[in-house]
Amino acid sequence: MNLKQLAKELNLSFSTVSKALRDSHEISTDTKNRVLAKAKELNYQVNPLASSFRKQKSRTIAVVIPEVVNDFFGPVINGIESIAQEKSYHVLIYLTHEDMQKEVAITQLLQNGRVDGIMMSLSEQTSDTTHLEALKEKGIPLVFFDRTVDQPDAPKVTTDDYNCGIKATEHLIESGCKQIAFLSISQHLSISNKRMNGYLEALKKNNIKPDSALIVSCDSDDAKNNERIQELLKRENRPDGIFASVEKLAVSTYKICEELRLNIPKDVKIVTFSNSYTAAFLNPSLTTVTQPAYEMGREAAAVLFKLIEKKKPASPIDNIVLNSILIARNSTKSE
Amino acid sequence: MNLKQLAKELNLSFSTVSKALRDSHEISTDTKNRVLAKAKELNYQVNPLASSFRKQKSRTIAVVIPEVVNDFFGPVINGIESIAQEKSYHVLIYLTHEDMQKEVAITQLLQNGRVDGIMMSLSEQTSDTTHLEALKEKGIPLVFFDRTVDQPDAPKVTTDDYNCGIKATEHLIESGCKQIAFLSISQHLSISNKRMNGYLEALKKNNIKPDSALIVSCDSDDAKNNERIQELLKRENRPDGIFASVEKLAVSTYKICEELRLNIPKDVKIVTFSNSYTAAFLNPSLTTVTQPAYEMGREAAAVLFKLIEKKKPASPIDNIVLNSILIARNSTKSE
DNA sequence: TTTATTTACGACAACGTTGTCGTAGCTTTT
DNA sequence: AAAAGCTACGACAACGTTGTCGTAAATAAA
Repeated sequence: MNLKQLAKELNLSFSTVSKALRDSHEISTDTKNRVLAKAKELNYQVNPLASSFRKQKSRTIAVVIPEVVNDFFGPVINGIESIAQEKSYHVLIYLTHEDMQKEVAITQLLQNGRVDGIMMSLSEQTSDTTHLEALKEKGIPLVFFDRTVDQPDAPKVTTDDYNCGIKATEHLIESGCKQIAFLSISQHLSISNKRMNGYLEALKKNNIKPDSALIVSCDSDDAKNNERIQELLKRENRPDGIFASVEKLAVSTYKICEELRLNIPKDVKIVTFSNSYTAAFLNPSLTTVTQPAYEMGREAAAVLFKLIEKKKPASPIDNIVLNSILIARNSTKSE
Repeated sequence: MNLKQLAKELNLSFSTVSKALRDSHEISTDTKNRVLAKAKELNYQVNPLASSFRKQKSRTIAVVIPEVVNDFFGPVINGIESIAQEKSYHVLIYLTHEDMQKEVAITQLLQNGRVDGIMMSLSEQTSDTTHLEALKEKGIPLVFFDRTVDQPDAPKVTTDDYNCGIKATEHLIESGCKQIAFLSISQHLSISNKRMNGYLEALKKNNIKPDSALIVSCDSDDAKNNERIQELLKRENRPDGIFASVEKLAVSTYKICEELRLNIPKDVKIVTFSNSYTAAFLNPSLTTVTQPAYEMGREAAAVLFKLIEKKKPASPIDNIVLNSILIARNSTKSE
C-alpha cells in the first residue's frame, strides 16, 4: 500500500494525497478528511525509507557509549529514549567497548546522513579526537555527555565531578582518614581527571600533602586492576581511605579487602561514584556519589533536539552541569 | 560527494562506478581499482538513505525491551550489538516501560520497512498479542527472547526457567525451608509462570502441599509490592523461604527484613533470579539463579540474522534454551 | 571468414515520497 | 466587464542508488 494506490482508490492524484496527509494548506478540509479516512481504512503508512531519503532526514539519532553493562548508562538510555519517543525520533545504539578504534569506526559510519544527530560518551582510551572533529565539520549535530572532551567545541552535559571529587574526599577526611588513595580509571577520561582534581584540591584545602603513590591508575583490564589494588592494600603504610572513581573499582576493593581480611570501614573506608541501587545492600553498605543518570539522558537529548530543530550553533548556555549527590553509608562510618 | 560526482571525476558512467564499488563481475579489475582508489581519495561513502530506500532494506534491526535499568537487559544488548556489528547491521532500541500500549505503538512503527527484523522481550502487561500477529503477517523476521509468548509462532531464545524454578525451590528445601513463598512478577509473563511451575513441581516432588497464600502476585508498582511482601512477612506463620522471580523483589525483601528485624538467612532464606554482579557483596550475599544474558543476546541475534538472510521460515530448531546457573550464597545458608 | 560468445561498459527506469510550479475555475477588486 | 487574486488540485522533477537491459568491441568457436 503506497501513495499511488491510495490515490487511485480516492480518484485523486498522488501528490494531492501526499499533501493532504501532511495537512497542507493547499488542500481543502473535505478532501483532507476523505484522504485521512481512506488512509486509516487501508492502514496506509508512509514508507519511512522513501520519506527519509527524499527529505534527507532520518528522524533517527545515534547514542554512542562505551557499554551498557553498567548502572549508569542504562538509565541514561532510558532518559534519552523517553525524549526521543516524545519527539517521535528513533534511537540507534552503538557500543565502543572502551575501544577507540571502534569509536572511530562508528563515527565513520555516522557521517552520511544515517542519523540527524549524535550523542556520545567517550571511551576510556579516546585520546586523539580527529574523528570527532570530522563529525563537527560535517555539520552533524553533536552532544557529549558525562565523558566529554574539550575539542571539538560541542554542547556538553556533565555532572559536577570536580566538586563531588572534593566532597567525597572531604567526607573521607571527616570520617578520620589520613591517607587517602584515589583509584583512577583512565588518564584520558575527563570525568576521571575532574574527580581526581577534586580529590587533590580537597587534600590541599585540608593541608594533606598529596602522595603520587596513592594515586592508582586503573584501566579496562580488570585483572591488572585487581593486582594494582592488592599491591596498594598490602603496603606497609596502606591507605585508610579509598576514593574509587568508578563503581567496579570499589567492588573489586571490597573483594580484595575480604581476601586480605581488612575490615571496611574499620581498616579502610571506601567511597565511590556509583549508580547501583544495590549499593545500600552491600556488606557493608557502600557510600556513593550518585549521578542523576536518567535526567542526564533527558537533558542531553533535549539539547541535541534543540540543535537538530533550530539549527542554531551550540551556544555556551548548552553546557549543562547537573548535581550528583553524596550518600553516606557504612563503608565510611567512623567508629 | 555522490556517485555522479565521483563518476565525473573518473570519466565513467555512474552506473559503472556503482557496480565497481559493489565489486560486480561486470567490471574489469583495472576499473575497479581505479574507482576504489578515487573513492577513497575523495572519501566517498554511499548514501545509506538512498541505498536503503532503493533496496528496501535498512540493514537495521529493532530491539524492543521493557527497560534497560536492569542487570539483565544490559548484557543482552551487549550481545546483540556485538553480533550486529559483525554483520554490519545497525541496532535501534525501543523501550516499552512495561506498558502494553507502548509496545503496540512501537510494533506499529516497525511495520513499514524501517527495520529488517525485530527482537522482542515482552512487557509485563502484554496479554493480547494481535499486534505481534500483525508483525508476523507482514512477514517481518521476528525473534522473541526471555519473555516470550506462544502465539505468534516465532523463534524463541529462553533460559531453562522451569528447571531453574525447580532447582531454586529444592535448594531452599535442602537448606531446611518448610514454608516457601513465591514472589511472582506478572500473571502474563512466560518467565514468571514457568518459574512458578517449577516451584510448584518442586513442592510436589518433595511432598509439600502448595499453599496459594504463599504465592504473592507482584507487578510493576513497587510501592504495592512492598506492601504485599510486608504483609507476607508479618503473618503469624510467615514463610521461612522466599523464592523471588526477579531481583528487584529480592532486594525489596532485604529491605523489609531489615525493617522487620528478620535475619537472613536465619529467619528467612532468599533465592532469586538475578544477573547483578553485586549479589555476592550484598549483606548477606544473595543466592541467585543467573541467566547467561550476554550469550542470550548473541544467540537471539544470530537466529534473527539467519531469518533475515536465508528467508527460511522459522524452524523449530531455532527455539534455543540456554542454561542458567544457581549460585548458592549466604542468603540460603543453613545453620 | 562468418557466426556465436564473452567482456566491459553505458543508458535508463525504477524505488515512494516531497516540494515546486502550473493552471482551471472561482471570487474579489477596480 | 476586465483585471487581479485566490483556492484546490494535478503534473512533474527531483533525491541517490541499484539492477536490468542493450550494445560496442574483443575473443572464441564454426
